[in-house]
Amino acid sequence: MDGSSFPIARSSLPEAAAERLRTLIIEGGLQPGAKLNERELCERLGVSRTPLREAFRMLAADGLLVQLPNRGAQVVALSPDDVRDGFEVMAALEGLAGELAVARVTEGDIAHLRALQAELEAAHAQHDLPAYYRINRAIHDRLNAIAGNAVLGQTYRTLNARLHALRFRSNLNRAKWDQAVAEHRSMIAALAARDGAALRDLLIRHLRAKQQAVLATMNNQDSEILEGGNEE
Amino acid sequence: MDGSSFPIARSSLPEAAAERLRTLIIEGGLQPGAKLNERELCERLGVSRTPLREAFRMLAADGLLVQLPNRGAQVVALSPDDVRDGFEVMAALEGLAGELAVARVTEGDIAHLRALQAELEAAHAQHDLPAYYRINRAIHDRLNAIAGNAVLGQTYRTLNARLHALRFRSNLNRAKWDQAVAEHRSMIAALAARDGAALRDLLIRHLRAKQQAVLATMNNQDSEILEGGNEE
DNA sequence: CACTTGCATTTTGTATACAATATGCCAAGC
DNA sequence: GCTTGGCATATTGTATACAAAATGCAAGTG
Repeated sequence: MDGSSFPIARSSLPEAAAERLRTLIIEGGLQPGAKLNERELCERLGVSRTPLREAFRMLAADGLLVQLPNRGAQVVALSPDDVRDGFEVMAALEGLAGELAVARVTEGDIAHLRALQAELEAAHAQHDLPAYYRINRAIHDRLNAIAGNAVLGQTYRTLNARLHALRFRSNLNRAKWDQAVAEHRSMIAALAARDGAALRDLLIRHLRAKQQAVLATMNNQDSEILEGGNEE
Repeated sequence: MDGSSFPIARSSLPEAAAERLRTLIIEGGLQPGAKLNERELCERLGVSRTPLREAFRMLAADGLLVQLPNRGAQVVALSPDDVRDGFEVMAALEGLAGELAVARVTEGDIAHLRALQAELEAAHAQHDLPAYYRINRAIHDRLNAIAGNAVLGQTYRTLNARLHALRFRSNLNRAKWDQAVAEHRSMIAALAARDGAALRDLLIRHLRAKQQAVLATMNNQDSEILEGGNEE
């Protein structure tokens, strides 16, 4: 939280295990709701139970898995309510990021974002969904970085990871995709114009649209959510 | 996150240890920046190192302490920037809570809040600062509960605990106190009128005022912050 | 035949021994 | 006199043994 120290982040064993598990959860190697057997995972990850359990704690803190007393850990399975709630908070956080970003943004930042926007539009034109998602995420991360609020960044990343664990394939039809790209263009314009209120509103609407898309996907295609691939 | 299960929350040993440490940190038994020696704490809490370490992880997740690899844990010491950032996020979260609460509030809720407001004004009239803080917190908690967003509630509580760990004694002079009480009255009016935008703005301004007060206290009275008692 | 009860097995929780790492001190060299 | 290297001590990190709890199955009972 305090940016004044720079420890050489040597990855400890629990940290490494947590990172591996995080990837497994987000990329689907571990299904939502899956029960995590400690001894079995110990063998698979090549660590003993103590560091594995510390990794469990870290992931539980991130909301990626839940720990039931005397009954072990399992991958979190988000209910539609959780998703609705999560996106509502995400929207508020992104809105704040927009407001703060306006106050600190430099011309260099704007140029950088415009370059990313061009990449985004190229991916859109080529129907390259994975690239689109990757660049989309880069833009939102960049905006959060410009906002320069460490607590916001931390909160945002944690919540984002939790929602990503859904591995939803939001039903991005042509119309919605076109609209999302247009919204991105408007956002950068608002940022360049230093119009915090407008940027905030755009970001909130953008997130709400995504919320609706994801919820619709969840309700209509439960099986695909459970079995489908990652959005990225 | 999912409210569909109701396990008998038997407090596990790590949980109990974490709760005890949390109290020590918030109430000042452990100073910000204090290094936590595992063996020493084991004796003081009457648990062995394994559950204590799990408690450390939980508190680290809440941001109440930081864990440095191979160098143990220490109570978090928030910088002024952290406080500024934390309150900015808190303001955005409370604003969202206000907007959501408007959509779900019942007449019963409003009656309950009006009763709390009466208590708040009584505490204010009697210059009872501890009671004021307690009731103030109850009102904000209530508002979050009415909002009915579990993710928001969780995020809010976590961040709140972290800022409380400061044990700041915000410099609440007469004018600021009067204003805060008046703001509370306006909030309840906005909620009763189902005016989400107004409530949101009020809450954000309210939090920003508190942010300013706390930052002023931090900058002017460092020694008192470090040695002083709790705000509650 | 459904339901309960007790036991065997599995799994998680805790304590502790041992290994790896960091810290502080003292002496030797510049 | 200051810095640097190495050693002793203290502290954290990891593995594992043992204890406690949960789970599943089977036999007994209404």
